[in-house]
Amino acid sequence: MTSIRDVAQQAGVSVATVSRALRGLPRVSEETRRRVQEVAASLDYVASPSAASLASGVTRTVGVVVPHVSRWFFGSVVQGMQPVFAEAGYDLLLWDLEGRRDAWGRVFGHLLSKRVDAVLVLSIALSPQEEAALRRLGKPVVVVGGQSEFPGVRIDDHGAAVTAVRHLVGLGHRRIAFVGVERGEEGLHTTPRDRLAGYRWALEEAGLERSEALELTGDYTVDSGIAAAARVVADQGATAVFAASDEMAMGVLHGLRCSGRAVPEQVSVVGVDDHPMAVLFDLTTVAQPAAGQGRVAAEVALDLLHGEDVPPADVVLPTRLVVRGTSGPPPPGAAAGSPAPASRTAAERARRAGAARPVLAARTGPSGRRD
Amino acid sequence: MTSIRDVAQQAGVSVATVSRALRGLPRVSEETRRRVQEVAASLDYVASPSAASLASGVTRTVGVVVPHVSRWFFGSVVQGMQPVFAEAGYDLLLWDLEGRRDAWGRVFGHLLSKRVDAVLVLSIALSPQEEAALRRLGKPVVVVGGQSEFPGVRIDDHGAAVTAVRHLVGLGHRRIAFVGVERGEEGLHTTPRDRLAGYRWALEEAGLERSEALELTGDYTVDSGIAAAARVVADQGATAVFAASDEMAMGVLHGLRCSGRAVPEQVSVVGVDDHPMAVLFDLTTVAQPAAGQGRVAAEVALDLLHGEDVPPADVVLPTRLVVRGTSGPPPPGAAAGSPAPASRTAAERARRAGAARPVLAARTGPSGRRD
DNA sequence: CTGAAAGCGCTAACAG
DNA sequence: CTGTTAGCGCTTTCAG
Repeated sequence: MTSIRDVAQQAGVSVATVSRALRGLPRVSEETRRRVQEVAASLDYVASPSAASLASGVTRTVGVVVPHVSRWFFGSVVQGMQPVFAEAGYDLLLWDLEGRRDAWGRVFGHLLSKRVDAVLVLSIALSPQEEAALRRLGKPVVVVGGQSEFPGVRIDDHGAAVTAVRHLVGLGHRRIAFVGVERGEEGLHTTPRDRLAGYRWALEEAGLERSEALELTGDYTVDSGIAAAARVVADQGATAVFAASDEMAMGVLHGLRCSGRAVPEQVSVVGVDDHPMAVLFDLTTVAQPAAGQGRVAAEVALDLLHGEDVPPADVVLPTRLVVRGTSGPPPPGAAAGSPAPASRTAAERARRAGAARPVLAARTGPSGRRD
Repeated sequence: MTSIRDVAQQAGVSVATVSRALRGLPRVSEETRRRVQEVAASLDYVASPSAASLASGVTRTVGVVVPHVSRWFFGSVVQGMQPVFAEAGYDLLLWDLEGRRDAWGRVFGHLLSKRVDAVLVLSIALSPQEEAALRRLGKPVVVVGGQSEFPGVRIDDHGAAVTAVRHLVGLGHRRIAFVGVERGEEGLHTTPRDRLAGYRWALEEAGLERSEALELTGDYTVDSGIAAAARVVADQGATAVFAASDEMAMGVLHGLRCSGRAVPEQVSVVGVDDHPMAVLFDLTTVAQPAAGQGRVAAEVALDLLHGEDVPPADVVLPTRLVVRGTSGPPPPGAAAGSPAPASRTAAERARRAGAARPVLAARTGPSGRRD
């Protein structure tokens, strides 16, 4: 391994000068710097990160804690952060919790401590103890998709749910199911709670009654959506489903159709995400920027790392309702006795005029628009 | 920061003993070890990775180079590796190339060198120069989903394609399109070439003629599948499509249906992957173990790291044909003049007997079976 | 602008 | 079984 000393000798300067020259520090003459750079390049010299970290106390590495890398949302967030950190010269250490809360222990105990300069936590509900442990690290912490005492980047989950439900209410639905209730007491994630709360809030706003029977379990997977669909089918009155993620929404769609329910003629479905495959299902959804949250989170982390004073407030990125074909007015019978459905928007009228769609999306055109 | 010296003082031993005790090395009395461990725990002591690396030359970190973390396959591979490495005490440094070959430069030049003990490369075609550079690292290298001079883990891409095409040929198709030809000269990935070759081989085996018009561009995204569908529609003769990934296959399905083609009545579609959403499309596909490849690759890397002699051969994991509803016999007219279609297997006959399916999957039951 | 020297915290001989 | 003592390769005062 070629070390800083080799470079120093070749260039005829001291190691201190090499260090300064290569890191772009001042107090090095341009000529010397050039010479050092040339020698370093010709020797394929790269400073040892371990040695540099040891001496400087800085690792130029950030840790990213994620519940499931293989899921679209998390993968996209990581993908969004990557170039920002790469550009700034930071490496990315990844810890996948695989959905198990106890995996945190390992992360904290043996890894987190001195390996990274900052920590990014994705969509994980932090217990007070965990927050305290992170605080104790004395390092920048940024939370993505969750609320905490740390600076964060997220969408308005409550608002996203309200948007979805209002859309359904506006179409005339009165019995709307929610898919995405966490099973256990202590959830690993933060969003389910907020989306459920938003759903309830919107129901109340519309003067609709809430029912336990309509709040269905869902763990954000396709399968849990399929399972939820069975419950929806069993509930004779439900004419619409708001699923807290597109993957669950797709599962719901599948389940409904397997049970012979026509979408949206008999049941409407709305999701959250605008997953790349949502368009294939012609799924109405509340779009959120996944990679965008990663990018912004990385930027916030860099600000923190650069010593800038970032208030511990959240950056809230916008969502938008993308109306596609899985949402429509409820079947005539179902709305009986309900308050007159809000009149459809011109846009919706136009859209629906277009088409007796086949079951699977028929339109490839513009896949949605701002609400 | 509490250091090894603090622990040594508290425990009344030397730093060397602390080091030995904590790392489980021999030559420490059980009593001393216990005492040291207690003190270390009470002090929340964790050895500085930088210092340990500098002194030992070992980082306990592996580098993973991936083309796109946010895509299902790559995310799943990483997810599969994660627990294996975590268990063995290795951290995972992630580099996402974002599909850009030139991003390699950055990885090599400044990061890879002294930061990791081993490198895992996912589905990236290595140029001779890149192979040489990796070889020069003098560290274990494992390649996932590609062939190289290094030990690797993959599926038989050629064989997977043959399986898919044979299935279609067996159903009686004679004009079968392929989706997944790389656009540029030098691809970033290795699989497209092999799957195309397998497609060609199977065509030849069946005595079917090959046509440039049937070999369609595809970059493994949904959109490229949609685009390819348009070409298939334009080609009046094609009755089947083999897409080299499920995501493209889903795009093809969408595109075909948008153009009013019925699947599989008019056109059959087969993919590769068995993506979690394949079942929602009732997509016939050649399943491959994604997380499994990651797991095995991690195990191979650990073997290498432990100094075991791993031959530079590939571990080839099995694939299996999962027959669902997007593949069926060609429409009666199309096969005119063709050799008698191979008789259907009992399994296929049974399956088809079941159902006048709706366009989107109607069955939720067992989603496929071994061929 | 440059060099000398003192660590950073740990591991790895080498003694004892 | 345990302690002493060199480094590992870099950064960072402190002199000059």
